[in-house]
Amino acid sequence: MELFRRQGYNGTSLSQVTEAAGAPTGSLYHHFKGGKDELTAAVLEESGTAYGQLLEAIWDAEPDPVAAVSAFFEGAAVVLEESDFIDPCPIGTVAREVASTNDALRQAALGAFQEWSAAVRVRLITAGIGPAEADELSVALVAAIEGGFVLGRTARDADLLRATGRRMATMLRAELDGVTAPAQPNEAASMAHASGRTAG
Amino acid sequence: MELFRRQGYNGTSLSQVTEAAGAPTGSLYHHFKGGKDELTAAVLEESGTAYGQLLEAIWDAEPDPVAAVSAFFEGAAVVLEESDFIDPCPIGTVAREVASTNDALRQAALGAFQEWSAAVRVRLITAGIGPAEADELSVALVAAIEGGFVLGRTARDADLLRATGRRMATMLRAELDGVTAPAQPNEAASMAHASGRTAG
DNA sequence: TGGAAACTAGAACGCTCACTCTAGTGACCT
DNA sequence: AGGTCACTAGAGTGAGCGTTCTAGTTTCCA
Repeated sequence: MELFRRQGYNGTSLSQVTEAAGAPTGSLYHHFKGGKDELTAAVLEESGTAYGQLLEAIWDAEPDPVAAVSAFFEGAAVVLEESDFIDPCPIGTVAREVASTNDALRQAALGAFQEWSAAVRVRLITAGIGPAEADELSVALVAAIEGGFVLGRTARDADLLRATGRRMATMLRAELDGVTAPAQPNEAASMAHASGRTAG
Repeated sequence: MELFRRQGYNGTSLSQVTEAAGAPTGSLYHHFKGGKDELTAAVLEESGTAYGQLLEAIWDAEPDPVAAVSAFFEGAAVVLEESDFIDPCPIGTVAREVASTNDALRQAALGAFQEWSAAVRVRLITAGIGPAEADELSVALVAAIEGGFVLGRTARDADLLRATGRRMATMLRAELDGVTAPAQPNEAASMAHASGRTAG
């Protein structure tokens, strides 16, 4: 997983993997009959569930969505710094590399993203945010995390991730305070925001 | 550039490039003496300035930041759909692939991100947003764009990019309405929204 | 018109890749 | 004790990689 975080899918060779693992080629192909693709799928699944569990753990510890999001971004920033700016997440990297050429891996990555946004969505709804807003917010939060990873890693500066997280937290607080207008400006309703929205 | 958008850095071979260009290997190495790395740096620079110009053009056409951001995300979503979900931006992909192993390319990617966020920052300040808020917002917007690319491409669904864009536009509108709390809690300004916040 | 430089052209090179194959070893049943 | 099978072990294979090299062609200016 660490090699994929450093170098992505195409940049990581199986010889690097076997060397790092101290295992011969035969063992690798014994446990992963599908070869590199099956190994990569396992990496994506593993890190997908790991982040999913981390997310749940943080949200359990900090039930307030603003605090939870802040804690998540701050934790990611610390990880980024302490790992010498290895990518915190192999999924986004691999997804962008192979989305056009390897549908199985694309869907494995998609599964992780969907798991995360679904988990966030549940928490937001629990906190009193409407389903439509929670849909958008959960997607935007996952996007912001992935984007923050890209910026922080590229700049070797975790503060970019922190800045992004601060903004998302601020946005979330505004939403919880019922302060933001509905997403679609086609209604000039007094308070009722009966927002029709495409589900896509 | 299209090959890098599809396959990233390590996934794109120079034989693919020369074949797509209809040029022999000798020509490639004549024009790019530095080989693959110099070619990649050119790709990053080219697409970096292209997006920078697109951003300025959109913002010229739509001086209102909310409209500009909405237009930018919507345009990106259309590009994503019409290109059969090729990555709209090779920079993020390449950056994640090589940030740990190739410092020259890492810095080339960083230059593009910095150019974009600086341009956004200027526009936000012009629209009346304070410098500190504009710093954070411009970084968060670039992060959201990159993250939206990842999600939209991985899911083959541009609506994820649209949802992210809608949220960022909403956030921006709230900021312009002076509705959100300041980013730094160290000042209790006249309108007195002194909100204590944990930084970590 | 001649000659240097810019550029095209693609074969060839050394290397590493993902993967296969055969042989050997250990643990676990009965 | 013996046999089965999960597993280790690593040499070997063909393909493709980035790069180099030599030869040929075109362009351009004196």
